[in-house]
Amino acid sequence: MRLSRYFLPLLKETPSDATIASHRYMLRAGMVKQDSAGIYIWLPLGFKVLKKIEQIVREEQNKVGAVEMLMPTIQSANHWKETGRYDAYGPEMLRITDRGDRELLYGPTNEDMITDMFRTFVRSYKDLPQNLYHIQWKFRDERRPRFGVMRGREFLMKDAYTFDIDAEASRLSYYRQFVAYLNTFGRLGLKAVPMRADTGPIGGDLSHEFLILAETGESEVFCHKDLVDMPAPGAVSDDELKATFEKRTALYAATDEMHDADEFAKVPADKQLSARGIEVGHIFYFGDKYSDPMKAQVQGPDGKNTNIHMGSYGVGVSRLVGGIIEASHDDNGIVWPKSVTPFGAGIINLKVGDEAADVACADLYAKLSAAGIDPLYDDKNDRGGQKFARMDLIGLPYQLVIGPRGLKEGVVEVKTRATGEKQNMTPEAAVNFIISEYQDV
RNA sequence: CGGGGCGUAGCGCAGCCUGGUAGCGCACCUGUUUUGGGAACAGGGGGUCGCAAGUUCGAAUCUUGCCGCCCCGACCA
Repeated sequence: MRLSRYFLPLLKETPSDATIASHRYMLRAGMVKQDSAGIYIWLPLGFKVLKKIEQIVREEQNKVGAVEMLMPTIQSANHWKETGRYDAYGPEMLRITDRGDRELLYGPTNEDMITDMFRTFVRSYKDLPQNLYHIQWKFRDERRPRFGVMRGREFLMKDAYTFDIDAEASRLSYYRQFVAYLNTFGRLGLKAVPMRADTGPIGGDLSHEFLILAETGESEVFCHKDLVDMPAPGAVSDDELKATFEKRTALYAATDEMHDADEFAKVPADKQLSARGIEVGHIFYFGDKYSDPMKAQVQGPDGKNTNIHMGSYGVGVSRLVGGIIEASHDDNGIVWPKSVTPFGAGIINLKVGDEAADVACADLYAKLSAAGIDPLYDDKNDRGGQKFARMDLIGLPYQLVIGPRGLKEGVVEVKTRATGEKQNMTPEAAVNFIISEYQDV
């Protein structure tokens, strides 16, 4: 993409209502524009990142056998009345009335709808297990939206639902999603720690929140330090699921509402970590909480009807855009992980109009594009300083700096955004360098 | 929902107390000189001062009501 043709409304000054880094940078880098409290327009740059995150979430869901579908944003109140949640959910649910005075709502989640759908099609234990998911916009009328897209009212969420014959089978489904979440966050360049979460009236140990550590997190967290740097497990066979889960949950990790100071004290002092975290995922086994009131049952091998055991698994896709920036930025702007960067590399032409510079840039642009790097070419007729500041702000992992001065020596400058390291190399070497850097992404 | 604050040009703000021609910086447009880490000068465009009543000869400024937004807290399957 040529910058001169892109829609990238950057702000030099920080809007006064942005108080945390991710919100400031998302506004300044022209990623989003607030339309009203907690509701955002996704501008082209922000939209690109959102789609990249969505795709990684999707791929990791598919890898564990989850099947994608799409449910509507507007739901009938009927399903919610059947489960009793229409009254229980409270004012966070946006209620709508249509022209025929029918009660509708903008979905804050989809358990009720998918349980209704599932029961109409599935009758036999032979149809289980199933794991369905969708990535869809949700609306929760938060009392106090804040921190930009981190706590919006309208937000994009991946929600998956598992259907099993009994609690034991459900546990395996839960482990699979647990592993998928570790791999998803790993690919996003995040260190997300699973922590025991409140299971409410269901009980048991099967609910975990995944949190990334950040000073601006809304939750207070306590955990064993070794959990933070534990690498993602990668593909895990069914036989190894349980062991993997147990290994990841053996060490102490809890948010403040589940915190047990006495247990935490047993963690060696030099391994105790108390910090703040951003919740980016939450997985939950809830048995027959919905299948029982909705009579979502299957017939077992013994001929008896039995309630389906369910779980749900959420990832805040739009929140992750902010979360990743919270975890990866510096004083000059965003530092994108390679997996989600809106463009693979930036090309800075220091002297637009200079034939050698124009030709060299056009050539680099063509070669990087052909290699699938998707470069952003700053071909605007601005001064160097402005271009450098701009490219640092939007945070592409690599910058290629091309000017007449370097070209006389036959070199271009390659800057790595994360480290600030600059190296001169020939244009050919620069292209090869960038391509090799993206080899494993 | 409790407490606090703010709405004046796209963004950041001053002016309001003490009513009388709506300002500054950045951004934007034109020109000249510049051009390797957010250039300088000159000229220019852009605002029913959140909305509505009221007081007044006269309201951005005073009064009342409403709307919107932000911050702290509580809340957040």
